[in-house]
Amino acid sequence: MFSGRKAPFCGEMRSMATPPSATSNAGPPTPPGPGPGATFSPLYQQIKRLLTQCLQDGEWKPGELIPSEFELAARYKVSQGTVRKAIDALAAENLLVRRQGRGTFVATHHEARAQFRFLRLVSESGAPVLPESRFLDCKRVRAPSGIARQLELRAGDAVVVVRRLLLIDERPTILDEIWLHGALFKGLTAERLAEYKGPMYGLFESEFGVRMIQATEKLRAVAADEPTAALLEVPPGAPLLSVERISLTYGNRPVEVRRGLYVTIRHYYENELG
Amino acid sequence: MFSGRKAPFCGEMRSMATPPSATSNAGPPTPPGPGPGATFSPLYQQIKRLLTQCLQDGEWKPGELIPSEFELAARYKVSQGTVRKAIDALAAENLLVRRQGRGTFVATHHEARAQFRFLRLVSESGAPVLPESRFLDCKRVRAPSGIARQLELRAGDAVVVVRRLLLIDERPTILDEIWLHGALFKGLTAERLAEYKGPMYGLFESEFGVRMIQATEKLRAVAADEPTAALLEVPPGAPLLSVERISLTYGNRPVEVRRGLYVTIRHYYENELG
DNA sequence: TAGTGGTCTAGACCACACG
DNA sequence: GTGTGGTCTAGACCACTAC
Repeated sequence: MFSGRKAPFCGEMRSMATPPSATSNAGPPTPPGPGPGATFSPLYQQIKRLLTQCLQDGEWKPGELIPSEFELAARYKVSQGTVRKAIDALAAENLLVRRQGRGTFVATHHEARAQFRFLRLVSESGAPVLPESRFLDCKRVRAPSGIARQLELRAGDAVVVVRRLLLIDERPTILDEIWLHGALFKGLTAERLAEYKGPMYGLFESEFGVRMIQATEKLRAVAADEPTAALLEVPPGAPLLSVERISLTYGNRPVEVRRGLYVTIRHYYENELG
Repeated sequence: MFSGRKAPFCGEMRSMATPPSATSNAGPPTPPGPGPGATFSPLYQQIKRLLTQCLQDGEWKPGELIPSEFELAARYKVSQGTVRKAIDALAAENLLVRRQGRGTFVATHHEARAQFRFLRLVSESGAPVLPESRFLDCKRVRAPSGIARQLELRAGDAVVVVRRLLLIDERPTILDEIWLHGALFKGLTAERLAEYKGPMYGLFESEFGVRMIQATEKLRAVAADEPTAALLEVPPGAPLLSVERISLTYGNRPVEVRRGLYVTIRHYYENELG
């Protein structure tokens, strides 16, 4: 089934749970082969994994057009419908973007659409905001144990820590402290951050090949301490929304820990339950 | 196509955007009929709408088994694959729950699974919490203008306002003020609330036939005022997480406005970005 | 006009639950 | 065993985009 392809592709099938021959298809029934084993994975999920591998390996870069469904079906020797289902799943996870009549594209953080997925602060009117960044600091340090654990590093491994202030309508609104996986972000400096036009995750994606796929945020209400209050231009002790984010890249690998303190007087954090 | 069914069903097709005859199927091509008109809707979305109508009309009640895909396909004179796609969409919206080998069920708030969709507070360890309710108040009043607007009522229309305290590990943690659409919640009293075993939305669903489908929350950090601080056993001025929720039922009709004040010392509000 | 994704159908077999 | 949803295939036609 999967063997006998003409050319090698990215994500070379090394550790497929069950060879597709175990799932008999509509054609002439195939012998059970080595046996279904303990694990079973639908064909379309195996295809999905292969496509993900292509993305992860950079075979298809953010913003690019990927091969058509029929071409992929021919590659992997499955039907177009199976490829479709794999792509549907990846589109639902925001890794791919379908555009009728044009093709399927690799998602990128360089789009208005993508930015707002990771910034949930909106203005009183409900309109999403696009803050201006002011970078305060960018240092390479040894990871404190808490950060190391969250980034799945050893305590003392290198991390990059960035501090920045986000302004909305020229008023300081968010104070961010960002901890990045040191090995992946070699050469990141305050200058590069400040010079870059576009979203920070766009820079990470284009310049460091690290794509943020998903994140978890922990929200709390806290009181502003003195230095924070000064930076955010609120009274000491003022209530702030604390947002702790862990961002994951392919394979659920944590690559960023972020602590944001939000002034929620003129804006609020919006969340959909459903 | 859709006409000529043997028996009437719920959601009687009254205002279908385009009759299915406009979408020619695999069989012999059907004449364009009255013309495709301006709006076009795929067959499976039309089926989805019909199924939603069945749910809304109470033809299938929460927790119940709905007819099999083949039966529905026969009813609506479409293929099983088309019904499947409609059900898939409804399952993705948490209106239906598929269980392999058993059938498809109407989602209900009487499940551990459903509760946590609407309560995002988790303990420090990340474990979801199940608070104990203590009802403080339940009154029928005229809607203030702000609430009326959010519930799409006229100012002065009747609403029910409930105040309650939620305790976690016997410590007061959330103070809720809940405004409900008056006409839909006739006969709601503090006693009924207190007596009811199970989640509040379960009561609304079973006793009042109002199913919460979706909600939007606005989060802010605020300072505790005196009476709130006393109830939540925190110092006056302590930072609290303010959570304003608007809950919607079928057809995106708002039926509940809720303001919660959360103590986020021992717990946090968790959110997934993806 | 050609090529893409989007919809719809039909039929086969698999995995799972229940009696 | 029977019936359910889950997967897979194959082929048709539709809607949209670009050339």
